Amino acid sequence: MSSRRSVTQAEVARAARVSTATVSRVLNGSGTVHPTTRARIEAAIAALDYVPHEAARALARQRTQVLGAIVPTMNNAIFAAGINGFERAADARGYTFVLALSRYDHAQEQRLVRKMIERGVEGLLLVGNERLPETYAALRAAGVRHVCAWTHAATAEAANIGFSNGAAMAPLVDHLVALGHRRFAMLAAVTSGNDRARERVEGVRRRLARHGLSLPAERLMELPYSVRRGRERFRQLWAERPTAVLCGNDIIALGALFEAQAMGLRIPDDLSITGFDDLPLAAEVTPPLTTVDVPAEAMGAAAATALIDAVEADGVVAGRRLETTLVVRGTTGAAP
Amino acid sequence: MSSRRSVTQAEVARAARVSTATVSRVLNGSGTVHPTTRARIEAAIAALDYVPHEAARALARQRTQVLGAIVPTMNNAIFAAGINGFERAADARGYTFVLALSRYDHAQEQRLVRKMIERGVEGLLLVGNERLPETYAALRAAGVRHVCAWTHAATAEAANIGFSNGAAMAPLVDHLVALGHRRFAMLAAVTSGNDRARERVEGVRRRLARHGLSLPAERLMELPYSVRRGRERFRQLWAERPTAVLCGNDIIALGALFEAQAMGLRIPDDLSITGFDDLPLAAEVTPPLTTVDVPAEAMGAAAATALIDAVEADGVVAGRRLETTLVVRGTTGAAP
DNA sequence: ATCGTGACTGTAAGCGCATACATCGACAGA
DNA sequence: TCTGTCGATGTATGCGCTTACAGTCACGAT
Repeated sequence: MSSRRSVTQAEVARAARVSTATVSRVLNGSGTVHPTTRARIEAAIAALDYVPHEAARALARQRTQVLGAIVPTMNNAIFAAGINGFERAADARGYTFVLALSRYDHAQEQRLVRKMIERGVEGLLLVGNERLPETYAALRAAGVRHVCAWTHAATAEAANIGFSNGAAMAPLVDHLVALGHRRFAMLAAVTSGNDRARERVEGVRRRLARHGLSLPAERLMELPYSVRRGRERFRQLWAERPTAVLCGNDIIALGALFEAQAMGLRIPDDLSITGFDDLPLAAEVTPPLTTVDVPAEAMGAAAATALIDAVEADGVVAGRRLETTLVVRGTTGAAP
Repeated sequence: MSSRRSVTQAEVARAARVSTATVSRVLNGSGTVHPTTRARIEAAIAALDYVPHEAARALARQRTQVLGAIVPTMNNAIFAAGINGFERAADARGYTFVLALSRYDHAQEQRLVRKMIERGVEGLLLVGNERLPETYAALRAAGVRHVCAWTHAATAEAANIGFSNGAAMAPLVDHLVALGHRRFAMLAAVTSGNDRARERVEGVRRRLARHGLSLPAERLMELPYSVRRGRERFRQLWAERPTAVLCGNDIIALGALFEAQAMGLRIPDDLSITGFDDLPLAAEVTPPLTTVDVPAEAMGAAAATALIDAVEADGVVAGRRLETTLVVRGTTGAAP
């Protein structure tokens, strides 16, 4: 079962009685080649079942046409959606897509970045702005264009294509305050090593402060991306009797919602709950979840497009701020 | 912002006052090299920030160490989980991972397979057994090892690493029949071009037949992977007054469950509902969903491992049948 | 008839690396 | 002292492709 040696351009050239240069020309549409010759070459290619060798091509052209992405995990619908968009845009422009998962580990991410550089990626998608300085250094040294998505910060080291996680929470807070809520709590995602999660917490705090309110430590909990953990932690949190619980993402929010309902609480009469991400599911639970819509797929596509534009124009990657949208549904109501 | 030409092995060799052959030796751990020389070379590598050029390496070695996967979409938690496992196993063995999405389109898949072959993938993960004959032909012609996952069929063209979608439905049917159900309905995933979905329907039919029961056309509907669509279609389906609704996946099942509850039905007293996949969410809704657990992440990892084993032993890919598990929870009960 | 022009094609030089083979020197054994 | 052996290293070729450059040829203009 050794893979048979594949046919090379030289064999095609021989079969078509031309030089490899001419074969290369028809393959790349470069230069001019006589229609008759072209036809002969195309026939030879088909007859021999010739498949170009990309590694050789990359070596000769000094271009790989490969884009990479390193995200924490696929077990998070929002990253999956972003990857969906990224792959689509990359493929549409003729680029191949290499994916690696950092599993929320900065050291692992650094190793993967290096691997990507060796692989010759021409552009790289990363998540968030927080990472080892060595990682940025390697990227800079290699001259590999990159964009940090899922966030948008003024102080970013690299181009950001995303939204401000902090600012995204403001409309949520305003909405709840307008409904009379004063006693807030938050079930945040794990903030250690995760700037997006941290920014959301800070965003909430800042906005609450504007209204003269605060989020004391006992009403703030951090937990993994899991409905089950959301349920568990909500049960604890409820001891603090908040009237509104802001969750770091929809999955945690669903956990809180389900547990609250299981405990006999009426949502939103007894308690308001909010999510983040606007997963398709959010609109379908009862009551439907108030959340913040994130254009994840468009963000992924925009990242790929920005990278490719920069590569092909030999320019710098253009960052872009995307907007999130407050989606008011049924889990928020007047404070009890 | 043109990426600076990177340091080559030759420059490292010059700096360390050795030939490129020796540099290559320390890089690959091949041959023998004097500790002193090795140290000098390693110092030069560090000083110059040398990064090997994988394309050149691949060309010279005639090996890419790249694994590919083509799945329909990432917007399906079960594929995302499989990819998670695949990437983990590939990375652990030193392979790079190229991902492409077919979007449930056989022609697109064929194109992507070709692209993968050009990229020199040494192993390829595909989903299901149904695809264009040309796709299989291309794979065979190129001698690229591949495995078809998420299914396990006796007649498969290629190695399967997965479970029998048909057989997986049997315990579900038996469970419901034992509970007294006789009037079944099914909300299946779209079967066109999707052998997994089709096998699940056929599996249900076969097993029902064993019990002297059937699934008439008016009690079988096909719909996309969407909670919303699940709700809509369930509403229609309810006109047939089934006592048990088998769903092609958990997402559809959640739609059915939510809509049934919204319609005032008591689950499982008035109606039993089952899913497929056992998403983390399935256990957390109320009542928790009876479903079939699929070892998606392990399946992905097993696929990568099998491919790599075959590549490195220059052997054939070993298929493997994985088991699914009936998970009885709260959405199934005695027939009304 | 001569020349310039443009269309078409071939020649050959790499791209950065791995590796078969050759070389060299030191050292042990005879 | 000579030879065989083995460790350490260099030389040189080629992986399959692109592309600068150099032709070659037909044809219209002079």
